[in-house]
Amino acid sequence: MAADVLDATFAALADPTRRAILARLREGEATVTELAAPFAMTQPGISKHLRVLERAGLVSRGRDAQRRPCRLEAAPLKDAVDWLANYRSYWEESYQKLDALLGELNQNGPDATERDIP
Amino acid sequence: MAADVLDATFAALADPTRRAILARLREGEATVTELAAPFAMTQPGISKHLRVLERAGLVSRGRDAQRRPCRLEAAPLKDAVDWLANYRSYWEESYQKLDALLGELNQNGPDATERDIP
DNA sequence: CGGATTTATAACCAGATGGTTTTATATCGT
DNA sequence: ACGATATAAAACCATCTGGTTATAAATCCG
Repeated sequence: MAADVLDATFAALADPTRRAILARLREGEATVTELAAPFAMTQPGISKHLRVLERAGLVSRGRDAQRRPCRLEAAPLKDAVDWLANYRSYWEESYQKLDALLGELNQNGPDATERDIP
Repeated sequence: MAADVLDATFAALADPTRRAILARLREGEATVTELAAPFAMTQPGISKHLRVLERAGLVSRGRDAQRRPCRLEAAPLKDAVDWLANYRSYWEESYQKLDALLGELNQNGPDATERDIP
């Protein structure tokens, strides 16, 4: 898991416009103007975001006359998930604690909270 | 899944120093100086990274005399994983294609590659 | 050929980021 | 009270980022 791959992937995902573009591309290829349509942003703005996504390997582009259709390339996202998987037990731990707490409260029967906390 | 939560989380993860800090914190609480030790960086540099992690909710801090021990808060990582989960099928698709390709090659028996590709 | 469409490129700008050095603040130990 | 330790805060700097406008390049259509 090369560090700069994760750098580029996470950095690319840190922008809501770029995440929305990726979400759109799940439904299939799209041209730059199609991708730009939903946003209150100029075309060069979108092109810049696409360049970031492309450099991160999250988007590849074809050729169709003047158009450069964009396609989702999800592979780098797997690396991100793999990195995050190392932390799963840590956020699950919180749920375990919460479960334990709720269990303890429930042990006193329904509405135990009202009786116990004063 | 508030957008700016994902913004802050992914942005925090986009820096290798910060990812290394989080990795270190999996082994338990650590003070700022302990966290700074492995890095060729000044203490204020590390403190800045910690402030980013704290603002993203990935680190919380206690009090122990002059020390402000840092603790991993993994909850926001779950949101990141949940977002990424929407793409799992897309990167798995690549594996399916690869599997299909390998299967097809294998169908011709071992070493089919050599015979088929000329 | 000539105009329209699609995209990229360049130049520019404000603000964020990642780092530094220097200094202040809080707390300990003696 | 004093020096040492741990951390934060401030000021500064270079570079990156996210956006713009204006322009160029490529390709279609008639």
